[in-house]
Amino acid sequence: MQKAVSIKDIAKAAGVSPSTVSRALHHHPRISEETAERIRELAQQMGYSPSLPARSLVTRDTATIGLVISHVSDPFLGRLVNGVEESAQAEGYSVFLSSSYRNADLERNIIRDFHERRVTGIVVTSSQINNGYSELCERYPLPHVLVNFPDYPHSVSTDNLGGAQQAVEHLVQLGHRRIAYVSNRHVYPTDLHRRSGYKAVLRRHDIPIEDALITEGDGTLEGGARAMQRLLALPLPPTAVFCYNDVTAMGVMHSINAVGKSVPRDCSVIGFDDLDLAAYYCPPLTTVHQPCYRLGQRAMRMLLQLIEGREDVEAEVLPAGLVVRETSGPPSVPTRRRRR
Amino acid sequence: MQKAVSIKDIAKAAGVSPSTVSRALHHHPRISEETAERIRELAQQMGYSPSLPARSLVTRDTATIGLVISHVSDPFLGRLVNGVEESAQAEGYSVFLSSSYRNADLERNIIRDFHERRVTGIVVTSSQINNGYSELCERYPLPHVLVNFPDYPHSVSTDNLGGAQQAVEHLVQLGHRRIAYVSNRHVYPTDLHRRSGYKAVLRRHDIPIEDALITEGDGTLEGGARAMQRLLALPLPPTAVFCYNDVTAMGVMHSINAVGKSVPRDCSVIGFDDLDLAAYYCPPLTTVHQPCYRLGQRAMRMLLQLIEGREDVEAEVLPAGLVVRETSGPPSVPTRRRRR
DNA sequence: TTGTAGGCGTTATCAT
DNA sequence: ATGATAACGCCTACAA
Repeated sequence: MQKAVSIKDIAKAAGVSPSTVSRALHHHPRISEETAERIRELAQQMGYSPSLPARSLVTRDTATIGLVISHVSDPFLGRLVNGVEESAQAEGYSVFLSSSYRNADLERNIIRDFHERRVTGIVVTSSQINNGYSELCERYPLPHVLVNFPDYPHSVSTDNLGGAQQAVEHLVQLGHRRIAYVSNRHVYPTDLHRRSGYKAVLRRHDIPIEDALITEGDGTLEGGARAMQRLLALPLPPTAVFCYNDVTAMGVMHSINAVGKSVPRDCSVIGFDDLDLAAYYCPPLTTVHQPCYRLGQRAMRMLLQLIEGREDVEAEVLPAGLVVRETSGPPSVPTRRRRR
Repeated sequence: MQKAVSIKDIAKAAGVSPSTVSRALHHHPRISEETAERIRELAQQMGYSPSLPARSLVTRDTATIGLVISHVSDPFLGRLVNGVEESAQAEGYSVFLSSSYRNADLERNIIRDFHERRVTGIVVTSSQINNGYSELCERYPLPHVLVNFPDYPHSVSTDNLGGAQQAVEHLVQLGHRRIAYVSNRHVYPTDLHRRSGYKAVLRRHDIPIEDALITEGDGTLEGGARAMQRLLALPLPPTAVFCYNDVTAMGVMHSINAVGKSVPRDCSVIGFDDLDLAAYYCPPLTTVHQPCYRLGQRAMRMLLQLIEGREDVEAEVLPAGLVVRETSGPPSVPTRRRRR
């Protein structure tokens, strides 16, 4: 780092003391307007840029919040980050973004790094640390909020259980009885809740839960595609598939198309997230809408409360809603098989 | 920020001086191994976490690089960020990510903020500041590298011109003569080069360039969809469309499907980027592959050279390559029209 | 091997 | 209204 001009340099050039310069720059009330103006002008033309590290040392506040995400290219996170950033900036905070790549060790490193950088608070999405969190944050005592981790006291989540139930209920109402669930092998509470919702609806309708119809994905296109290949290889494939997320659903549809079958005629598909792309997909994807932007906004709001020292914050759950588009329809009557 | 334990606290507890503690923590050679070990253990159990802001003040280095991106949900950027992050971490740098939302003022603010945080260097993608950059970086003298900004001396770019030419040449070879280009109204060099490549190929084949066939998108699904609606409303619609990027292409295909036409039978579509999704789309998208990860990796490598003070760095251009999938085919013979 | 002293750039307190 | 001084947490000569 080259040596930048400091307050001292300006003080010397202006023939005043460093504290006067500091006051002038901060529009301190008790300073003559003329010298203040003169100093500010001087600072401007000397190319002064304050050192936040130095300032934070004495103010004991970096005005920074750390945000942990799994991967920048996870499309679900885009708007969420947006929500966090805008709420943060509105309160004068900058946000430090870091990717955990769904790796618990990396995530721990990030938390440590955030703490060493003395961020004011942190928001964590897609945490892999799970329950070990309370412990970690004993070591690094920082205000923090988890996203989509409803069991954690300081968290903001989507109603994953309810959303999943709406989706599967919709399929049952259409007449489906062989409904598969493509999960996410990364153990997230989101997956657990969506899976529970799926099972609950089947039980409610006395539809037996078959292990073979619950198959593992990983939230990616490829994971979805492979899961569907396994389902298609079953003696009796499902007539509908509920997927962990939209990306998985797109992978699933790819495999259905690949064997010459068609959605929703041969198999219905429902996703979760309601990405921008969902409405533009072919066919447009039936999915469960998740309020991403508000999720980020609320997480940031909760974090600000924690930073202010409030103790009365409670886990928040935002509603999810099914959006019916064109990948869900009644099961086709297997005419040929019946004749046999 | 609560008061964390400092080196002084440890020194007091261990009955030594602060400098001894500092040396023990840094595995300084000239210190007895036994006291060093004792101090480290003490630091551990007292929950010591070094203050990077304080350290950076004296070392004059934050070991941080700033990365400006347009928007976290821009799928093109995922792997690029990945490349930057991994290369940075390998050299002991953390990366500070911030979104400019394609807004020049926001971008300027980010640069200012990065400078005030005393980052060691910055990488900028999708810059909206364009030529004003040299000027801005006179005010904030920081090592910096631009991505996809080939005219800038410190930059790493994809061969946008060559990639576009391959795409359009492919369409011409298939027999197309009415080829449209859906651009990006945000004025990026990427758009200018892809547009130039498009025009160059048409000229080379003596195909007249029609203004009506060059229409504005904005790199989003909706922008692509609307552009295609305009093209479809033309007296003589194109038989093929080359798009600024894959996302635009998906929007374009949506509009084609919406009027009951089909890709590539009624209209060929080619994108740019080769997102993961491209291979899974229906039909799988013909597109120009961009080496995103390496783009990020090389940008970071160049930045490190600049940080080391090397002056001999030159703009780098990485090759792009057409990937033919299933959205490009020969133009359909308009049989009905011929009969009239 | 260890301690002392000074300083990084800033702000805050106490004088003046 | 302004200046001097100390302090934030850390590092690094230099001295012991």
